[in-house]
Amino acid sequence: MTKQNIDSDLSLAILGLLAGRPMSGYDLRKVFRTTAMTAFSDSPGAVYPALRRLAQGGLIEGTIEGQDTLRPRQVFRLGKRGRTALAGSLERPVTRDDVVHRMDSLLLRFSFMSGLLGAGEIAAFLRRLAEETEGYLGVLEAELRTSGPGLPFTGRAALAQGVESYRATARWARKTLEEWIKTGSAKGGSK
Amino acid sequence: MTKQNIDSDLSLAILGLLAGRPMSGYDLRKVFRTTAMTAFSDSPGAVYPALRRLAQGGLIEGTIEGQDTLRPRQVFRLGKRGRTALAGSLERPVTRDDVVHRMDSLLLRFSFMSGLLGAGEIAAFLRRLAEETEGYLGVLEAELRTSGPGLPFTGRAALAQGVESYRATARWARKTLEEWIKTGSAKGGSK
DNA sequence: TGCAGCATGTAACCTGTTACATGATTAG
DNA sequence: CTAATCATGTAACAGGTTACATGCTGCA
Repeated sequence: MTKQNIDSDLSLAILGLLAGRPMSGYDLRKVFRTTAMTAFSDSPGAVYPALRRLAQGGLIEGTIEGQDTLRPRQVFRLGKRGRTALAGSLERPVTRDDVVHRMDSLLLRFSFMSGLLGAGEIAAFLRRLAEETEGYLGVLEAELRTSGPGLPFTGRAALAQGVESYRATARWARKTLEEWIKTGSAKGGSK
Repeated sequence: MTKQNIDSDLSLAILGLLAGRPMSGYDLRKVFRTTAMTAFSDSPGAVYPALRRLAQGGLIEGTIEGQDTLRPRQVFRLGKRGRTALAGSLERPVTRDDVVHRMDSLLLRFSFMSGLLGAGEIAAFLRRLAEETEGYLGVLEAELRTSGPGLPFTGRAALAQGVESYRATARWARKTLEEWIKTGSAKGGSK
């Protein structure tokens, strides 16, 4: 069985990238080092063990390219089970807890949705994300109003930063949802 | 010796909170559970070991209150070495790497600066934070322009979220710096 | 010749998660 | 009486960090 599921954001990121195109461990590390996905470490001590776990779980399969040459590389591609697991992971509903504690994971999941989820599911995700973000934004604003005056300057300002950050994300989610409904619904329905 | 330093954001958060007032482990967990500092886990498996590490390093000291009663609690307070270590940690310069990978730590550090750092140091922190954030914002915007058109909708939108997020933080830092210079410099210089 | 990049790994260590465990107090 | 809260811990596990280790290729 080895029902090892997606055990971390790093594993999710790897699956999402491999959904785009097959890559080696080194390729993945290069992506993490040079692109906006730099939240993930490019350290071999993280990437290679994660690849091994995913392969053992049957989500990806690695084939050695050029094993006759002097610089062989193991290229991994997403298996059928991997695609299913990835899609299932992306489909999970957005909770308040996600918004409060795992916003990065939510954005990571969103970034891989094109091509794996239908237009309706993507719209629903954005809507829930906007709603929950706005909800927590209200909580933070209330806390700033009530606790804020008692806090020292930098404490209050840090809290205000949190408010601004969630405000920006809420705005982004609403804007992106509109954009998606206008342009995406017509052509983008590839479940 | 046991030169155990501040080993994680959780430890830093504990030190910062104890700089405000002495607290028990349970008190700390309550703060993490009920306030905007909810990024930190309130799980006893994280908090109590962290307290023990800090105590062993000589940064905090715990005294048992009401050990005669049936519900004793160990209240921790910041020692002299702890205050020094905390201030030293807050003084560290803001690097691009911090802005890209550890923005949360930067905001956490900032939130504790009032009363521990001088007005000039706080201003310098905000200025560097603004500069580095704007710098990385430029990198992200460039990436959105160059790689964006080739990305699927959700990938591009997720990248745009990153841009908006850093934009919001840069704006906040500039605004807060202005505010601080206007109102804080006169009275807030308590190093 | 030497350095940066390609390419893959291992091992020790550390922090946090999850779950379990214990027992007292207070409010309904 | 019983559920929630107060209050403190332990233990297994898992994942990431850091550092080490190896060797080839292409370029200046």
